[in-house]
Amino acid sequence: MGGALRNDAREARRSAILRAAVEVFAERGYEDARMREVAERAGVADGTTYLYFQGKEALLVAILEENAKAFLERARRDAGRQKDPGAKLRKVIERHLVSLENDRALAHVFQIELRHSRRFLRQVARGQVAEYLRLLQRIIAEGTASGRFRGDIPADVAARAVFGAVDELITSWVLADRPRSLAGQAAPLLKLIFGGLERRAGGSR
Amino acid sequence: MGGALRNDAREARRSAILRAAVEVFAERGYEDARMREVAERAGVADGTTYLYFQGKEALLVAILEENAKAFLERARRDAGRQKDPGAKLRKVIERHLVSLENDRALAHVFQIELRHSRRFLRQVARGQVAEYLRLLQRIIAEGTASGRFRGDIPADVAARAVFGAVDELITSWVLADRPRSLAGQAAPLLKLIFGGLERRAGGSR
Amino acid sequence: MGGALRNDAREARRSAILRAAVEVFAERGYEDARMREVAERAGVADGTTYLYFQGKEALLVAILEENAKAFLERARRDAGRQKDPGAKLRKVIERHLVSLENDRALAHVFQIELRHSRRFLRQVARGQVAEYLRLLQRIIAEGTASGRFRGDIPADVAARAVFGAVDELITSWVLADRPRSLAGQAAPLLKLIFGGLERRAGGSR
Amino acid sequence: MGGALRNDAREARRSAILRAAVEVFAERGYEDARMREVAERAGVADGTTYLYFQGKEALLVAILEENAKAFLERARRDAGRQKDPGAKLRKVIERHLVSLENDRALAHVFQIELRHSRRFLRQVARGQVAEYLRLLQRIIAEGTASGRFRGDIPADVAARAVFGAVDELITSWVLADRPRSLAGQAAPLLKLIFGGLERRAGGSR
DNA sequence: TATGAATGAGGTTTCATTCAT
DNA sequence: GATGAATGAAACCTCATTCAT
Repeated sequence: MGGALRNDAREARRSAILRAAVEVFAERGYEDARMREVAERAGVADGTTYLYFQGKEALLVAILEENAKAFLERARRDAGRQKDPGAKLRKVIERHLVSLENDRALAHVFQIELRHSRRFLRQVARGQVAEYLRLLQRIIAEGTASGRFRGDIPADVAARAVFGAVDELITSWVLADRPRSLAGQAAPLLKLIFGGLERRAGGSR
Repeated sequence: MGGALRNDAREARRSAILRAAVEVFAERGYEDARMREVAERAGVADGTTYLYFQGKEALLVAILEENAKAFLERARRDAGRQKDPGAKLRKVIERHLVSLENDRALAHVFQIELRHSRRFLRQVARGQVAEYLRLLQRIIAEGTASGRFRGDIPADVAARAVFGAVDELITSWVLADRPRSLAGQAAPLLKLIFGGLERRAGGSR
Repeated sequence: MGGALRNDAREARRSAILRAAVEVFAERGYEDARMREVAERAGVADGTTYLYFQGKEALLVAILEENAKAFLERARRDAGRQKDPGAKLRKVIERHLVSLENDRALAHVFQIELRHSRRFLRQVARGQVAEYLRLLQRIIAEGTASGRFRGDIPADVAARAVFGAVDELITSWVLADRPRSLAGQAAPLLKLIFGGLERRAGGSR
Repeated sequence: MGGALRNDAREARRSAILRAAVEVFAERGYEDARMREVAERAGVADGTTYLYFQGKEALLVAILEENAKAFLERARRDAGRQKDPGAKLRKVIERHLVSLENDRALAHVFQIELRHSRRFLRQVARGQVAEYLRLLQRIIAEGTASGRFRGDIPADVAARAVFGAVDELITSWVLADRPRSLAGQAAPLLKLIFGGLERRAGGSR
C-alpha cells in the first residue's frame, strides 16, 4: 500500500512534467524550449526529468502517444456507438475538433511541434496519424459498402483528404491571433465532407 | 556586358546555393542541415553563402518566397485562363500536385521544414499560405456566386478544407517510402472536392 | 554546513577560474586568450566558466572590479591611518607600486589588457580609475588646505599627473624584459612628486 | 615626370587611406574597425588598401611611425632652439599637448588603440615612446648637469614620470565627454613638473 | 594598378544530459 | 529517489586577406 501511494506520487510527478512540457513546447516551440523550464514549471529539479523520461524528445513522444492513444480510444468508442457510417464519421470529426479546442496548448504541440523534423514525423508522429487514418478509412469503406458513400473514390485517398481538411482547420485555429470557435466550423466542414463522400441522389459524374 | 555576364554568374551562383540548400534541408532536415554542406554542395566557400543570403534561416525564407511566388503566379495564370470556377479550381489543384511531385526535395522542404517552428510558421510561411488560401477562396466564392457551388459553406472554411486535403496528400507522399504518384491521386481527390462543393442536382440536405 | 562547504567549494572554483583568466590574459593578451585555456588551467570544463561568469569580457570586468575594489580599500585604509596628507600620499603610492609588483600577471592585465578597447576603457576600467583619482585628489586638496602643498595647481590636474607618473613606471616595468624593482623606484618618484607638490620654503615662481 | 605625377597620386592615395584609418580606428576602436570602412572612407576598393599597406596592423604601425617621427622631429627641433634645459622641457611638453589637441582622432589612436595588445605595445609602440623618453631623459640630465635640476632623481625615472603625467592628462582628455582644453592644463602641469625637478633655493630633502 | 567577389580559418557560447552527493 | 552543478560537443558566422579579371 505504501507502494500504491508511492506510485500515485510518482504518477502525479510524471503528469506534472508532461503537462509542463506541453505548455513550454507550446509557448516556446520545441527547439526553443528549455528542459530547465520544463523542470521548473513541473516543480522538480533538472535531473528529475530524466528519471521519468529519457530526454527532451522522449517528452514529445510521450505527449504524442499518451494523448493520441486516449484520443484514438475515444474516437473508436464514439464510432462504435453509432450504427451508421455517416454518423460515425460525424462523431469522430466532431470529437477531433472539440478535443483540441479544449486544450489549446496541446493542440499547438499536435499541430506544429510534433512535425518539427522529418525523422520525428516519420518515425513517431506519423504512426499515430496512420492509426487514425485507418479508422477513418474503415468507416468510409463501410459507408461505401453500405451504399451510402460513393464507390469511385478509394477509401485511403478519401480518408487522407478528410483528415487533411480537419487538420488544416485546426492548424489555422492554432495559429490565429483571434481564433474563431472550432466547434462552430464543424457544421460547414461536415457538409463539405459529406457532400464529397455521399452518393448522389440521382447519381452523377 | 561584363556587368551582364557578372550578373549571370552571380545569379547562377545564387541559384546553386539555393538549390543546395533545398537538397540539404530535405535530406537532413533544417536543424540538422549544416551550412558547410550547403556551401560544399554549391561548390562555394563557407563564407560565400553569406554574401548571397543573410544566414541559414534566410535561406529557408528565400526557398519559400521564390518558389511560393512562382507557384502562386502559375496558379493565378492557370485560373485566369479558365472561365468556369470549377475548371479554375481543378487546374490550380492539379498544378499544386504536379509542381511538388516534380521536385521531391522542394516538396519535402515545403511540407515539413517550412513548418519547423512556430515563429517561422507564423511570421513567414503562413503569409504565403494565406495568399494561396485567398486565391482558393475567391474561386470558390465565384463558383458560389455563379450558382455552381453550394451556398451554405463559407468560402473561407471551404478554401481551408480544400487546401488541407491537398496538403495532406502531398505530405503523405513526401513521407512515404514508396510513394504513389501524386498526379494519379488528383482525380479521386477532385471528385471528392467537387462533390463537396457542388450544388446537388435535386438540391439536398 | 553542507551549504557552507558547497559555498567554499564554489568560491574556490570561482577563484581558480578568475586566476586562470588573469594568467591567460597576461600571457596571451585578451584578444588572443582562449576561453578553453582559461577553463583548462582552472581545471574545469569549458561550460563551467559560464556558470560563474557571463562570458569572456565578464571575466575581465571581474578581474578589474574585485582587485580594484580591494586595492582601493587598502589605499583608503592606508590613507586613513595617516594624519599628514604627505604621509597619506606616500603610503598610497607605495602601496600602489608594491601591490602590482607582487603580482606581475595581474599588473599586466591592469596596465594593458584592461585598456584594450575604447568601450571597455570608458565604460568599465575608467570608473575604477576615477575612484582612485578622487582619492588622490582629496589627499592633495587636504595637503593644500593644510598649507603643506602649494595652492597654485588644481588638485584634479595634480592628481592625474601623479597617477600618470606612477602608472607609467608600472607600465614600463610590466613591459620590460628585465624589469628593475618597482619598490626601488618609489623613493625617487616620491621625491619628484613631493617636490612638485610641496610649497617651497622661501616661496618661488 | 609622368613618374612624378604618378608618385604624387600614389602619395595622395596613401595619405587618404592612412587618414581614413585614423578616423575609423578612433571611432570604432582597432578591433571593431573594419578594413572595408577604411577603404570606403578613403574612396578606394577593399583590395587597394593592401597595395599600400600590408594589412590592418600595418596601418596602425604606419599611423604610429609617421606621426611619431614627425612629432619627434618637431620635439627635437623645439628643444634644439632653446639653450636652457628648462625651456627645452617646457617647449617639448607644450608641443606634445598641442599636437594631440589639434587632432583628436589621432590622439585617440595614440592614447588608446596603439596600446591594444601586449605584442603591439612591446614590439612597435614602445619603440617610439622609448625614443621620446630618451629625449626627455637627455634634457633632464642636461638640466641636472647645469645645476638647475636636482641631482637625486635618476633621469630615466624622472623622464618616465614626466611622460606619464603628460600622457595621463591627454588620455583623460581623449576619454572625457566634455574635455577641458589641454593647452589650458599645460601651465599647472609644468609648475608641478618643474617643482619636482628643480633644485630648491635653500636646498632640501 | 585597381577592383571587389570569394575565401576559409577559427572561437565563443549554449544547453541537453550526466552523476556525485 | 531527487538534486543541480558540472560537463563538453558542436556550428554559425565574421572579416582580414587574396587573386582573377
